[in-house]
Amino acid sequence: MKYTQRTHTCNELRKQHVKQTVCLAGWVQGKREHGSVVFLDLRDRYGITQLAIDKSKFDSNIKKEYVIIAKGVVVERSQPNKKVDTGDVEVKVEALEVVNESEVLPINNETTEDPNLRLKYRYLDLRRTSSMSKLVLRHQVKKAAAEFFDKNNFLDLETPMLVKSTPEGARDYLVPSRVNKGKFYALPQSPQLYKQILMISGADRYYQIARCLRDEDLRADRQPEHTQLDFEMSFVTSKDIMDFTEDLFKHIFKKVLNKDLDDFPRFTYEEAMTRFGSDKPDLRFGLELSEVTSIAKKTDFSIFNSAESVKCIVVEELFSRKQIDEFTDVVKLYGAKGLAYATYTSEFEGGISKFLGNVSDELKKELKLKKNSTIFFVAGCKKVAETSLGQLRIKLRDTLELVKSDDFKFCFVKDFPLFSYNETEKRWEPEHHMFSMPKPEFVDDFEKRPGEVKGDLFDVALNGWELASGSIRVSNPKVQRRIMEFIGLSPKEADEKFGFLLNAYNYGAPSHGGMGLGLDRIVALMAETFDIREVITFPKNKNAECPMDDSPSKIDLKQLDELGLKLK
RNA sequence: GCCUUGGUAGUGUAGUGGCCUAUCAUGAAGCCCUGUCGAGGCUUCGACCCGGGUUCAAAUCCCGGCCAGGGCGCCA
Repeated sequence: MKYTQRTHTCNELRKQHVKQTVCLAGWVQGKREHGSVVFLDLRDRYGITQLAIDKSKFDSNIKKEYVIIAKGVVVERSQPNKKVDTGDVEVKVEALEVVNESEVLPINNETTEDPNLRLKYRYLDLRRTSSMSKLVLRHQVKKAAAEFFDKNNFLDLETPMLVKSTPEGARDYLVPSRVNKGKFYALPQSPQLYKQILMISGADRYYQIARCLRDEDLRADRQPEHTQLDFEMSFVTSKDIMDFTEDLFKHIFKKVLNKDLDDFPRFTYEEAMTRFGSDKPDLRFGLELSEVTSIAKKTDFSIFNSAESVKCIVVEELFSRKQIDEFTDVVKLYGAKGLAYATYTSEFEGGISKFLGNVSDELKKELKLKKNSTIFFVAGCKKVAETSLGQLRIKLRDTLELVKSDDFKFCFVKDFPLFSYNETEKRWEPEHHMFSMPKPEFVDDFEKRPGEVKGDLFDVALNGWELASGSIRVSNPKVQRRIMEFIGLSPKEADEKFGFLLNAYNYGAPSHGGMGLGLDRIVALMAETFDIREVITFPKNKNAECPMDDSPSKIDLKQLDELGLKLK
């Protein structure tokens, strides 16, 4: 190894190095003392090499996690250790220097589960090969992505971290300006506006591995700062972007995990909701939703008669009362009034079976029922029936252990509704963001039928996770102004908040579109973990605090004073 | 803001009203051992989140708080 005091890392020495004099450095992973010989396992991020030291020469103060530099001769072991890559050899130590001592570690890397303790000592947590390897994986994904972008003419262009606050959507992190007292920057929620403007500049193809910040509540898959593989392309259709994205993911998975991905199915939003009850379907298993509204109308079950929609899931499995109660809790959480069920052995039994008498043949045929199945019904409005059964589908996946975490099934979901109605604020708002283009057939009159409007926008889903969103952008400033006005921005507000963007579009914009891919989620799934904190170097806890450096923290009054700010 | 689960040596745990001056493992300290590698053997050390209540008796039940996890809302 070059540029270092050592001659080799702790994962390099093999039989061919026997008799060489080497110098290794690292942490003492373990110590085994015998009558006249001491063994140390020396660890660095690459691996472990055993050191053998004559007891008479050994400084018995050396303990676990001490950092040492050892010089010696490589010798072959009489009894090799097959569990370690360097197990054929060991280093017979001639000189040993302690670089630094270590106290007993406050966390045990094999067993500690307390997340806050792990975060407080994140730097020790990362000494574990299994922790560090997730960051190595992240590095490889970024590198593979950068390669693919570069190969396809994308420019890596940096956009500012101090930007204008545009309080649509997520809450901004704000940064007070000292020079301009009383004014604030925001930290970017994404490079969205900048990359669009770069298309107007003629950058043609842009990408950035960009940090994005949002001051919203956290989840296992949500951090206040996350990283996106962000890109934008000129003169493209949705299909071009999806084709590119699919090839990008295939390249990354081949390069990093040596896996060949299947082609990505492309569902419309409508189809995804109808079949899977989710706009981010997990395609690793079946249990698709079935539509039984018209059959249900014929029963005497009043709940079925009065509902807009009745949908169901059929499972070839019988469940206990307790399990069904759990399933009921799931659908209720997503707005269903209850979960109707019936089991089918050779006839319908249990649950609501007594109401199914007059439709039993029709139902058996429609659902292609096999013996010993359970049918779960949700009746309600279409959206509730679909989403609650979609969530039940995920619950069944986990209960019945239907999937493997190293199986990767991607898909695109496209043609999302462009607007959704906000009941609390009594106004239409963009489902995604206000810069996405309506599909061509809606451009002329979207104001008149907002509920029907489909956008030229699409998501990438992987195994039930939303990984990325993209769209064709509005490149015509007149259309952009109409959209802004429709969602409740007066022309004056539009100019105050987005005038710089609208103005830029007055000078000849290419048609363009792009995506933002959630790097943390991608790496987490590739690492087969469900907690994105494991793939973030220094993550925050649930309260958006960092237990290691204790941020956020109070600041000196002097600092506030300089900024012209006062705390309430 | 709301719902929910949990908090016992440094770490991971057992204990659900009296058998608890609290189990086991790991760890740490010391000693023994020519070849271990998840070393082994012996000895020692170390804990019921905080406050209040019920009770003859509380790790255990109740109330309040703190801390942590998961979720809902929120996240264009």
